[in-house]
Amino acid sequence: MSGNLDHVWKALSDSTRREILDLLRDGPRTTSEIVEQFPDLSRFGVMKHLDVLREANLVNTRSEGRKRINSLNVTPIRQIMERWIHKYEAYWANSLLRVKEVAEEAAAEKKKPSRKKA
Amino acid sequence: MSGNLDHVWKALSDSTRREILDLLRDGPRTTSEIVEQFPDLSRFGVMKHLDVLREANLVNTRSEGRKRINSLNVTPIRQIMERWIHKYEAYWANSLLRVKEVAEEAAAEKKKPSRKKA
DNA sequence: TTTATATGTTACCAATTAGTCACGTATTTA
DNA sequence: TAAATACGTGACTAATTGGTAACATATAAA
Repeated sequence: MSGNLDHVWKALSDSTRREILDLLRDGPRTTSEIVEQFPDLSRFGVMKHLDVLREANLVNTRSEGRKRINSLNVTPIRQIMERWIHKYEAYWANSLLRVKEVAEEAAAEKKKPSRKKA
Repeated sequence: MSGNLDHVWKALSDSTRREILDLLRDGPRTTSEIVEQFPDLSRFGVMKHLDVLREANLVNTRSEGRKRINSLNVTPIRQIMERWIHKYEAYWANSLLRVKEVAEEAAAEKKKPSRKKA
């Protein structure tokens, strides 16, 4: 488990990879679609980053014919968040109350009619 | 700001550095005390990690004579936590409710007589 | 069937990183 | 004052990493 999270930390250490995760938050994308978002990088460079994310279990890739659909897996992120919040909770009780507000807003948002059906 | 957090992400990507932060959670330590906790590393190796943590603003170091006292700065960690929670809140509303519980426990803990005076 | 599209793999390179070593300075202790 | 303690800095090395190039396979479209 701890070894797994080491890969996750390493994967998250690169800003390009964090940006890729940001893209995937909006929904799954083909590799080409992701490559297009990084015109300053070759497609091999982008794919290399995807490899790292995949090995860290942050991204799942499935095939649709010749296309590869990449989607986000938030579980490792969640594990890191939860473990770190536990670790540092004594330091930022006030900030955790802030997190509580965020959580409540998110829960309230969750109960609204979902826009994702539109 | 985003650049600052890039340094933080990079600093957190190494397990030894995360362990150093774990040590400092219990309170400030001299450099030597930290070095002792990593018998598999030379003191230069440990100090190099401390340099990285310092540049990422995760550790503050002050001098007391010939001793250097290193202490944890949780602000960058908090910033990362908060920003990531915002980013991924739609994905884990249920887990955020869990975070809410943690936050409430921490707040309740905070109101007890502090054991730190003992 | 041929051509186009989507992606993969290996090799290579420059930069960065994690670690050690040699030499050094500053402060404290005996 | 000399010796011990605590830490610093630059140089070096091997490994890793972020990136590109060359060559390739698989699938879809014409």
